[in-house]
Amino acid sequence: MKPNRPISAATRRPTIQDLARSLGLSKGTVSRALNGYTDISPATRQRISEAAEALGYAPLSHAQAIRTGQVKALGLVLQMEQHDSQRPFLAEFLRGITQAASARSWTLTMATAESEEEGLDTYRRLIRERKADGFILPRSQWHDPRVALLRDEGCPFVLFGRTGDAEGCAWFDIRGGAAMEDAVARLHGFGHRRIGFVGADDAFTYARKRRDGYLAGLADVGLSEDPALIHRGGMTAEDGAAAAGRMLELSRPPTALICATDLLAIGAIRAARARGLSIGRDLSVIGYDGTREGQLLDPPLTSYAVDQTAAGARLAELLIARIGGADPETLRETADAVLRPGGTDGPPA
Amino acid sequence: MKPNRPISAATRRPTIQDLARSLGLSKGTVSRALNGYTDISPATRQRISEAAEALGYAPLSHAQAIRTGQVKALGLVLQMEQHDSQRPFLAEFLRGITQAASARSWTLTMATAESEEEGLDTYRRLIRERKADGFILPRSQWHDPRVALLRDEGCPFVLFGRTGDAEGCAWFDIRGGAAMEDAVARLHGFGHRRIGFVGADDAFTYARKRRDGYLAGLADVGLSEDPALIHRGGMTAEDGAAAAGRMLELSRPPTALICATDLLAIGAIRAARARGLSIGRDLSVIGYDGTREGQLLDPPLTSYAVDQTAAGARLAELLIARIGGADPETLRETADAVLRPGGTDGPPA
DNA sequence: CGGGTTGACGAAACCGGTTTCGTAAGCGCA
DNA sequence: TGCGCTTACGAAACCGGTTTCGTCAACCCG
Repeated sequence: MKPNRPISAATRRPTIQDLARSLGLSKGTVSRALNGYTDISPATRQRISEAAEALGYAPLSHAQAIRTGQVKALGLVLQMEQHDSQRPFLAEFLRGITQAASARSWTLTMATAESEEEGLDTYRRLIRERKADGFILPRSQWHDPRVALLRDEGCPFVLFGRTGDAEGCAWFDIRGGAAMEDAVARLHGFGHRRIGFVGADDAFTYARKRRDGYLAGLADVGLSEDPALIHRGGMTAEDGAAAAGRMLELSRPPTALICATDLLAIGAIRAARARGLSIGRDLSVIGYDGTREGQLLDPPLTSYAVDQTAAGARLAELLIARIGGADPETLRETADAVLRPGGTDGPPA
Repeated sequence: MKPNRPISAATRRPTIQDLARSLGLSKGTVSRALNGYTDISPATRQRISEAAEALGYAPLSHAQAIRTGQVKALGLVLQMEQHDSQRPFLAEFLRGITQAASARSWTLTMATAESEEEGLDTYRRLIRERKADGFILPRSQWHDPRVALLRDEGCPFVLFGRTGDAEGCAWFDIRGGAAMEDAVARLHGFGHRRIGFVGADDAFTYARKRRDGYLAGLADVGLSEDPALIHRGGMTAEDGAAAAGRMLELSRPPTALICATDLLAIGAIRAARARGLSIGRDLSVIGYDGTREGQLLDPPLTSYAVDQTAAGARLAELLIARIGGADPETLRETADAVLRPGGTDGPPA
């Protein structure tokens, strides 16, 4: 009759029935006790918890889910088209999420998508099939279609980074703008007066914030903006190299470059070296992200490092709280990137 | 009564009851039809599939799981202690797994662990709580405790790489040995006669295979082994730098180095440059992995690239087949790493 | 034409939990 | 003592599927 027989782990797990029987209670009572219902006497609740512990009983989340609708899983969809810049910290980020999740007996369900459209389809599918109770949205955009979709579906989510219309959104953000501002101050302190900025794609919120930070930094130290020293839309190392190349061709080239990402900085450094410039002397370069690629450079890249593990962990916690029903307005936090000095910046020659 | 009220997506999903009712059939019949039972007439089965499609019905895997024990999820546990060398390809690898999985309506459940012991605990927990039906084991070791555990638990798994006792194991492997052998031939073809090898930790199967390949390569071209030119146990770029440094101090230093990983190669290059050597002329260096870090070097690292996406996808397919009951002996495959020539090797000066 | 197969489906039990509802015991109080 | 109100638990329905089992009609064959 049955077409095929899958194999599976054989070990007989104790069920809630086993536990109830061993205590001479009904399974309903045990379930209510374990779920914090108030109509259980403290003594009984205690007895049940201890017996559960002793027996090694833990409910199957998918069995609970059939009634509660909650699978106790966080969802994460990675859009792979969005270039490489997400990759360097992926492992750290996942580590943070999974650690925080498993500390609460939740798990992480992952998916990837090749395009934004496919990504949206993936969210829809995961929601419909209840593979996750909510989502962490990495790399938030200023106009983020994922937000619209999830809001529409009534599905909880937490943004990594802010978005244009944050109405009803929970988010966690790294204050990249403050880092850029600080970078300007640092370079100004070294004596630099022509400081360029190699920015990223404005579609992403972080790109705007970092540029705004750079501009604020200029204002702080009393330097004026020079459109020729402000680049936008860079994503790859090649973009960084091209942007830096153009600025270095100017009649009054910058003596320092602040790059919105390490990847752009790596490209910028390559372009500068190709012109025979000594990095850290002829041209100072500061990046942002604290990637390993940057650290592997010689000399190591001066960069503002983001603790991706902590970010992932916090995002997971916020999302679980959000799924638990917490008001999203109360689930908004920021953290700072920290300067990790390398050898790519210093006083101008 | 109930202590708190979680929120969740509201959309009413069609259930198997809805589908059955709309067809005037019982839900048992619909279920059997959708699961390929033979006691359903072809006409009815057709009717049911079409209606399911039209209604957008798909079963909830966790509802199925309660009876079948299968959650249709692949498990992946990353051990973060095992240094950085796993990280560069993580995104590609995940992409492969999730693509293959979601093509079959499976998902990926991820976890991380800080140590081997914690990793084993994580496997036990995930198995007991049925968060996954089987596991992909990355970075297989020669004596792999995970294999013992999963075998013991009767839980399906697939190895990425081989292991000492592969009895009853399904695996997918990249023929790193063949790549190393080819690297020797390539360098020998350039005219090199003293070719060193910077190897990795023998605990990992790949480290042994690659060293064996190097030795086979030497034999192929008629070069003799020199213990001073064979390093073992390197994992970090620093290890690579140290090993290369020692070899370059020899009275008869090597003119070429083959490194078991790109990371080691990056370290080796740094050490050579610190001694004023020109990479690609004074010293040729070949890596393995095809990481982006290697490509970002100047000149780009010559390396044997592994298609991690394809590997992840194939591993997922093998695991699903294994969970489906296929004989593990039939689930063993290899693929080749492909040479990606960069600028770090060439004829000796 | 009748009896045994076979094909195709319905009914109901079942999986492991949660949640509603009913109720017996214990209590305070008149 | 009797009444109503809690308290604390059991019984049973329920969630959305799967699987077993029974059954009826059609079919085959002698």
